[in-house]
Amino acid sequence: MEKIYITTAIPYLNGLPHAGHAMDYYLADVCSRYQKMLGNIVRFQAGTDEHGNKIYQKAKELNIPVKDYVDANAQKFKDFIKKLDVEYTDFVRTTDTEHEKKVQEIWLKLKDHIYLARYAGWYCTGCERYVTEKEYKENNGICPDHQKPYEKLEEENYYLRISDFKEQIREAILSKRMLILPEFREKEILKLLDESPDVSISRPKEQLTWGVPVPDDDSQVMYVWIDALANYITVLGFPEKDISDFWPAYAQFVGKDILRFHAIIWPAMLLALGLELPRTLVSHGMILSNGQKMSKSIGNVIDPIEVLDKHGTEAFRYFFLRHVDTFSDSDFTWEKFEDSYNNELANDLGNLVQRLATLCFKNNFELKDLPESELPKEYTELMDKFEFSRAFDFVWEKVQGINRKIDEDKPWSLAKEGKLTELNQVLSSEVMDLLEAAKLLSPFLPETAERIAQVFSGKIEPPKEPLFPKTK
RNA sequence: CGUGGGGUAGAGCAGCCUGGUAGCUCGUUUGGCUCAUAACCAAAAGGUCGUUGGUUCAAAUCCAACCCCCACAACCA
Repeated sequence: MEKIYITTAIPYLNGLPHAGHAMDYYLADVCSRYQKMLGNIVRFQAGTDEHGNKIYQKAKELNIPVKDYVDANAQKFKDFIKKLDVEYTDFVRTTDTEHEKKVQEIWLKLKDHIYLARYAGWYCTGCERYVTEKEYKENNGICPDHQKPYEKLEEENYYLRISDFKEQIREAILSKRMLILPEFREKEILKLLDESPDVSISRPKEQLTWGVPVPDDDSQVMYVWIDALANYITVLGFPEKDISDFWPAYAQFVGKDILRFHAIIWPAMLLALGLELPRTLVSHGMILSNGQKMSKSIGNVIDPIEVLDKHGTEAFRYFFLRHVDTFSDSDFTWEKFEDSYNNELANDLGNLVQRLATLCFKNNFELKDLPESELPKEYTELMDKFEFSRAFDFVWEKVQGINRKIDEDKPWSLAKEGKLTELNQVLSSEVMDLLEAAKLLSPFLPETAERIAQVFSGKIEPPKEPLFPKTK
């Protein structure tokens, strides 16, 4: 029995939950349920990133206290996760006083690798950010969004000396001690690592008010990195507690857009703290809508709540875990969603449960005892490599195989001909196959797996309500 | 010359590393079955594997050049 720690990226609270967040949670949830099935103890973190100017401004716009704003939004994420039927064990908010306190302690521990430097650059007061020299030139010195000339500004920032750890990080990636998935992202990260400058980790107070104060320097506030990334270990109790029972993380799930921070800045922090690097960083793709990135201006945003309310959690999990590729971008359209629901969930699986249960019921068949079976190697190999959508495909082949087998066995003919021994034999093997498939299905569709197990234990009766009623 | 990924039947993808008669799912057409949610099973049709050139007895697969699409490019999952 092993102790397994799984993390998800903490969403920035300036918006509401959307389809993309669901990916993180689902992948982690499948991983978690699978690990539990193997008999391991799982700790599963989720949380929210609640500091920074954008949140501060958003609250101001809405004319409510910032704390109230983040409280309300954090609750929305908690509700969302619940609705997804995702089983996290720990929830961390970066505005928790415990977290803030720990982050300051962590900052002090990092001190040997932090230095103060002056930064000068072109700044747009509209965007509230510095632009690169290149961007400055491209826009001829005028911000295209605000039609205002950039100003030359200078400020002091603290920096984390990434260069102290580049070699170690490179070695960890190449040796796969910190495995980056999908593997083709490795190249990208190694390149970025090479070029990565030291990272700025604070802002002057006047510029950033909503954040964790830098210890020993009243004039500076922590910028996102240390504060947000540290959540993965503060939630375990670091630095007061020895976290070596669950750390290093078995897997950290992130979107491909933030992989770079998790593969460069985060390992640098960990190394500076004397902690081990995570075993695996799993980066997933983005959800597209009609082939395009979801965006409010295009108006193609898929509201996950709408999907959940329309077809329920299991159908949502089914689509996102099987038809959204684990590693690359995938398209969501209502048409694809409905098709997969009707043709696969309802026809393949739902109907299978119905027909087999009816066959058992009509012939008074009951399964005596279910032998413990090992998980198929093909399945565990895919699951261990985090190839979840492919593992799901494998399970589905089993489901379809049972439909085929029923057609070949023709239990209804055996019943008519009175071949009862043979009939019991084929029903028994078919039911066992289905229960086996349900077991493999349980990390993906826990509720459905449970319902199948119930239908076929003890006296078998066809469910009064089909598992997945058709929508058309 | 920013970095990375991709271009294979109507759609979505596998195959490419380790060359040797082009495969899966969905859709379409036809047939079968009747236990089942008009569900299930079988068969068929459908592709000059982005372009051009090279290596080879043989290339989707290796090499070169080019074209096109997408993502990322320090804070919009």
